[in-house]
Amino acid sequence: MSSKILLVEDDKNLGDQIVSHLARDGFEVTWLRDGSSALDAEPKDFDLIVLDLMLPGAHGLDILKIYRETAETPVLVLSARNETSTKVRSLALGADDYVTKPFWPEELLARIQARLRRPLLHATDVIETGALRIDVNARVVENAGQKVDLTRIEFDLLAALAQRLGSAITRQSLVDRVLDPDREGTSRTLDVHFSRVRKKLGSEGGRIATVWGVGYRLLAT
Amino acid sequence: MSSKILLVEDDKNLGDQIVSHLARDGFEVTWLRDGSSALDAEPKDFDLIVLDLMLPGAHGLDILKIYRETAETPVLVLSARNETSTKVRSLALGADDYVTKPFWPEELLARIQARLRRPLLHATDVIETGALRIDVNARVVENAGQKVDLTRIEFDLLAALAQRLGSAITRQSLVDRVLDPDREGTSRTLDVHFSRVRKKLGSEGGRIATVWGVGYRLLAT
DNA sequence: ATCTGACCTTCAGGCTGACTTAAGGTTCTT
DNA sequence: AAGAACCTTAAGTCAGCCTGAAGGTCAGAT
Repeated sequence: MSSKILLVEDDKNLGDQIVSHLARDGFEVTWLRDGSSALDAEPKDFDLIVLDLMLPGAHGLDILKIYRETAETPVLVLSARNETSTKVRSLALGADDYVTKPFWPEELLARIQARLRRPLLHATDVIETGALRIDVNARVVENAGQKVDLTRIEFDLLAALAQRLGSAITRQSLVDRVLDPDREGTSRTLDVHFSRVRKKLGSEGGRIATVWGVGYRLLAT
Repeated sequence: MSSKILLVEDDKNLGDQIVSHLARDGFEVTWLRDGSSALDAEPKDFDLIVLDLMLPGAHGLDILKIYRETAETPVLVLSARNETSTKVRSLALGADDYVTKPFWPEELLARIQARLRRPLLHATDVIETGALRIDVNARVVENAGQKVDLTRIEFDLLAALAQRLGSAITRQSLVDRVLDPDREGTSRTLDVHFSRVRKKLGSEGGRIATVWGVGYRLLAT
């Protein structure tokens, strides 16, 4: 699941360079080359935005301000100006970082990674992974478009795994969260529920992996 | 509730200047003037750390590394060097921002505020070193992007080393922490587990070094 | 160089933890 | 109140993992 980056940059050479560097590092880059299209973009669709302040057609600081009002997406500002006042103003407007041209692509990359390392926890309501579609609010699960009938506990267990896709979740935390929180001793109840979930999910059930001695995880595709 | 800031800076003039500026803006500043006292500090007691890389007595990057291992506190690095390699290295070590001297105090202030504006949500506990990527919460290990399948004990041992990257961990503490805490006498069980971890890690396995008569350490790259 | 103790690796035994099925008990619905 | 749906426990079985032994290797000391 690569991070999506929006690049707003009018200079063709520089843009090319940045895009190729980011793409090489596994990022999914959308490149907009003027201010008006930047204003039409949806900042919330991206994980991070790289914004050049020097644009024809619109003032970079205005774009920054609008982005900040519509989404929480971190913005990394790019500028040729080395004046402190511009830096201060962008940071005051909510820019999360500031890189001055000229710069090495490695530096930009390092800053982007440093920024993404602390991810915003997206409160997603619908989790789609593989053939599975899990609507946490509606409590509906579909496998390849087919509705799957799960009981309360079965759904909560699957959702608990799906919300941290790929992570191992301990038996204890699953018991605490889904079953009776103050339950003593060991029991095989959890196993029985997962056994049913697996069966009901058919082929996708194989993605619920046992982490021996720890708990369970939902394998990412 | 004002934010607590730790300033590590040996230059008296610059330090004075920064402290007075930050104090004027309502921050509570603790100023340490040399590397050894910086090493004794508790990074987790502060909301943000401003660290000058050029210090007598200790290397700034080492302090940064240690801070990063012991706390999640964001670190803003201060340096006279304008070399990209130093920037990249600090950012790679977990620095959250980088300011080059000379700078206007207003710029530093703006960056500090930009940083504090975003509270830490969920601290991701991911250790990246060399080709290894160890997600402590998810219990996932990747070597050069390839998933490595480790058992519970194997993972815990590797994680124990990685969390104190470069430091030797005694056999006893590993046994206490990962294996049965009240275990009598000597056994070769630990060796067996590390043998398997090394094998599963392939070339990176060589980074698990034996500290003769003491224990093991994971070599930093 | 030789010795000694610590460490590495392989291997098989044994055990812990997990899966499945079945049945009893509980809660919800009608 | 009866029935259905669901949760839990129990029991049998099985797979994966941990462990200690044994023999070989290596590092440090004399």
